[in-house]
Amino acid sequence: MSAAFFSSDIPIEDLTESQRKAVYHVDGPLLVVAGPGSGKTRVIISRIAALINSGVSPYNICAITFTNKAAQEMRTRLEGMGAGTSGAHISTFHSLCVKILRWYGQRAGIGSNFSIYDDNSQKRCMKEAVRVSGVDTSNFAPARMLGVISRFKNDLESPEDIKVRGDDYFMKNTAKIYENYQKILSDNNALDFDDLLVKTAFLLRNHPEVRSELNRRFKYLLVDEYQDTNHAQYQIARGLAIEHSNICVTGDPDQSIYRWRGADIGNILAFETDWPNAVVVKLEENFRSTPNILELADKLIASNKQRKQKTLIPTLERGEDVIVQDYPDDSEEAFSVAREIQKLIYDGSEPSEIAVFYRVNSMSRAIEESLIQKRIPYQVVRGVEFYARKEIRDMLAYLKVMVNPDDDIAFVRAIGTHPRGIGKTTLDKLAIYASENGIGLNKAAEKAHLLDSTTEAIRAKLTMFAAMLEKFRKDAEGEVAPLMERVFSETGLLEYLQTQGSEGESAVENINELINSAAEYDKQIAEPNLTDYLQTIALYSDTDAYDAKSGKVSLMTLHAAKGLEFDNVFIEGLEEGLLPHERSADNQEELEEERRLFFVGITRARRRLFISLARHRVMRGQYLRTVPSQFLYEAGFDLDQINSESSEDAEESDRIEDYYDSQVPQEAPFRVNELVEHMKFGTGRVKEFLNLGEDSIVVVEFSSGKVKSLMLKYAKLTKVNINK
DNA sequence: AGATTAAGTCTTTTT
DNA sequence: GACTTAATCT
Repeated sequence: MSAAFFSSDIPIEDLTESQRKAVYHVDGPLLVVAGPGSGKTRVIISRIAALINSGVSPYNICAITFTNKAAQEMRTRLEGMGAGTSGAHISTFHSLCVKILRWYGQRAGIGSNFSIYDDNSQKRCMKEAVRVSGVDTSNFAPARMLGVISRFKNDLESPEDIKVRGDDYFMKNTAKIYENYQKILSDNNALDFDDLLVKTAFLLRNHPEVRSELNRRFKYLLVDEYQDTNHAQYQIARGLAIEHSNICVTGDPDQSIYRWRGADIGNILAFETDWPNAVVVKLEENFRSTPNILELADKLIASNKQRKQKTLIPTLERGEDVIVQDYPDDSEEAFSVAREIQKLIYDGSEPSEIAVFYRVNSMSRAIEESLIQKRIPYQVVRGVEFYARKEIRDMLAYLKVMVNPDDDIAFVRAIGTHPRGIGKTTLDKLAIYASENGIGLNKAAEKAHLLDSTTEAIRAKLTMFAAMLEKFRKDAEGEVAPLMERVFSETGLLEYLQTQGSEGESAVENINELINSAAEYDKQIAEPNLTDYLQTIALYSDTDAYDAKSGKVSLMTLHAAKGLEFDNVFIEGLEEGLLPHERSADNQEELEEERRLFFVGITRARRRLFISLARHRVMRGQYLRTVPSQFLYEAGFDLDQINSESSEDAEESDRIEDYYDSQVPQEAPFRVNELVEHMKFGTGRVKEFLNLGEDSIVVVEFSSGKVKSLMLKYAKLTKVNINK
């Protein structure tokens, strides 16, 4: 066994004493409480290398990361160390569960070709579940029910558990909806994100032989970001290590930011009770940030009551002061941040070393616009958007129904990708036939000749569609990209999109990009197959879109910032209602989580930290005055001082406020016969104006000849200046 | 059947 | 404003 890769990549003398302990304590339970910037990732990687070096086969190592991105990075770094490290299993909980369910799922009645349902499909199923449960959709809104039931699942509570828990109106019906929802998923041979965890946890609990086999396979388990594990994940980790106790978890209670998703900070706090002979290593030194930044983080997090006392020990020299700046409004904020970024780049900072964090995704637009104006390259870290595109989902629907013929959601979507003479009426009839015979829609379409509720012509169309799917299915083995290409042209989707003008053109481009990425998958995976491909891309996440080598400024939510670091960090929108978010205001625990979220953001910064707030912000289309975040006071900033420091800004703020006040329509903003311009419809002339205040309606005759009545508050109408 | 338009709903964070 | 659904037109 060679120690060469080990000593070259990770010189032992470079590790601190605590880090060394975390790396070399190989057997038995180990808890590594690692503060931000304490070299945690490095410790995990060194630990895996040390295990392999001491004779453990990589095949027996399982590391669980929080995101696919983190897993991929870890694999790359390990592979870079030399041969022999690549057999280790490194993935997220969800990906690991997919694998386990493919191996052992049959024992729990789960076929390996299950679909994984995204938000959209989940919503469709939930809608149906609420409908068949016969309750009022206004009291049991599908979106809300999804959230409620997701929490039950994360806590490993079945519909039966909920049933016995209470017999009040809400609980009783929730249990019923939950039960129906699960029935629908199972009819579709589908699992939602939470089911992946739930089914795996139950598999480990109810099938001791599976648990033993997995304990023998994965002799060493590592779980990163343990503070953000929910109960289901906790049970899975426990089950995977129960027979050998070689479980090493790493995390930081102060960085727990997924409580709303069921994450239980108690898991990490109680680790020593769960594993009585656990060794605990604390990594408190910080090698990332300047003392200026760390003092701020320390001061802020001290306001949290539910935590273990911990200090950040700086190791770097003092640096630049943290800057807090307020701006008159959100667009000023965005513009000024862009200007600061420009300055940084001009002074020699790499764009890839600059990041902007915000609480909600909708805040990205303002800063994007400012960066575009200044021609600063940027990337928005929001990865699922590509796969959420209509045309991409359409394309994938064909593939999903090929792999899983029971997937009715995919079947309906595939039929509706473009007009083919099968509409809603026919689908309704098909659905009735299918449920009467206890089969899926795809099966029903295969038997369309028996569907006497419709015409011969339509029966033929259904039969043809089913035959086409069957034909694809016969060659669904092996590489994905060639198959996709065939599906694209032979279904007629390509041909249809080519008739749809520029919108269709970009759709074709996107699908081609999908085919390219599938080709990439084919190349990278030893034995590519469609089922695996679909299950893999279903688990892509936002953070996976972050490319450290893009050479661009990064824009992302505070949640997506977890695990990353940058020389220069901007955090926007330090306002009450935004950070902390209004939905967390009435709950002390949620408020503490918001505080941790800010803490995570602060501690991403190595050298410079810019915090900003806007005194006014456009929220839900309304221009509102804001209140500075309480977190700023807690962190020791005197807001009044910030205010007085820039009396010009205050004047500017007043001026802008006056301006916006003057914009509130005192009288009709548009007069009859006035020329106006609309973003989409072009120029036109006002025919009529109904002054209903906020709900005013403008009737405009556009140059195309069309007359439209538009809601004033939504229509993007501007006056045309004729003097120009 | 399918396209177009009007009206209504929701709006934090994400695997 | 984004998105879905219901109503209406072709």
